[in-house]
Amino acid sequence: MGRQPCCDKLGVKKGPWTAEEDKKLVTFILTHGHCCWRAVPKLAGLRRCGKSCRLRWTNYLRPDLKRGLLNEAEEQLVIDLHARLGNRWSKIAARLPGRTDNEIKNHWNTHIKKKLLKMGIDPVTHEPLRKDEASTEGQATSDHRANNGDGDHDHHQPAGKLEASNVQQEKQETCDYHMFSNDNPSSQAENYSTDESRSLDDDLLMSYMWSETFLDDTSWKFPDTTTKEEYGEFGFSSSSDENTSWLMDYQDFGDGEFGLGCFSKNDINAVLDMADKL
DNA sequence: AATGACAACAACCGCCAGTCC
DNA sequence: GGGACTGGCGGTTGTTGTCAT
Repeated sequence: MGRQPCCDKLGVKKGPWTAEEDKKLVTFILTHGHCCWRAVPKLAGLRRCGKSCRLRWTNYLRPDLKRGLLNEAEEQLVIDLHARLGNRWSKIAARLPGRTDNEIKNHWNTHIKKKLLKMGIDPVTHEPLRKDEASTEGQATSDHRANNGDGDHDHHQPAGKLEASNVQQEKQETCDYHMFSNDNPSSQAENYSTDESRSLDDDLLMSYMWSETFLDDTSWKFPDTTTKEEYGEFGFSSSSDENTSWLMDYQDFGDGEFGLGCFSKNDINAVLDMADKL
């Protein structure tokens, strides 16, 4: 019989998401959740594959995402975790609240890899490069595409050095993580962020993104409780009060489905402040 | 100003593990 | 037990922005 494709390829849109599609997806998920990603595009009125919707949500639209480049502390943490976990980006991302595996993977490939090579450190083994290796490695990364596709997931661990102890390490990492974790994910990030202004910039970026997404379109009105049952047709208004009051509601929504419950009052207030300014 | 090279990042693809029936 | 299905992961590619010439 064969496996069904994850979506009907015919009529499914690909490529960059438009603001309109983002709005539809965010509104749908915030209103109804995602019982099943496969059903989301249909119910939300999107001509997208469910997988694409999930990716867009987790990598870009999720409100708890930190925007902007990784700061020094985060970068160091990524390097440290990569040395222990290899290319297991989702595991690494799990240790950096507000960061996605895709984001970290991209940052690794475009920034950190080069940085380590420049410092004479092999980004694969995390050990000092021999001089001849360093020169050839350096050339290789001049074209990051060539180096990107090194397919090192399976061969990543140097001589099984890391692989063998991964299980134990993960247990240790969990303990390590709890050392700087508390009940508030946003403050988790702050715990290892030493650059306050950078942190502020990130907050503003996030707020800006949300204000852009939600507030800049006068035709867009946040769904109220009376219209939550209606799929497809969403009305929006430009009132910042109307547009932001739902954030407070969603704060108590529970974090199982969206992670929204993890927002601190500060996060919400930052969005509200930004909305007031607009 | 035009254009080519490179960098950065968003998005897609294929595979795999887990779950359900 | 095994096939169907879904969600998630990691690798790869496409697109856009930036800079140098």
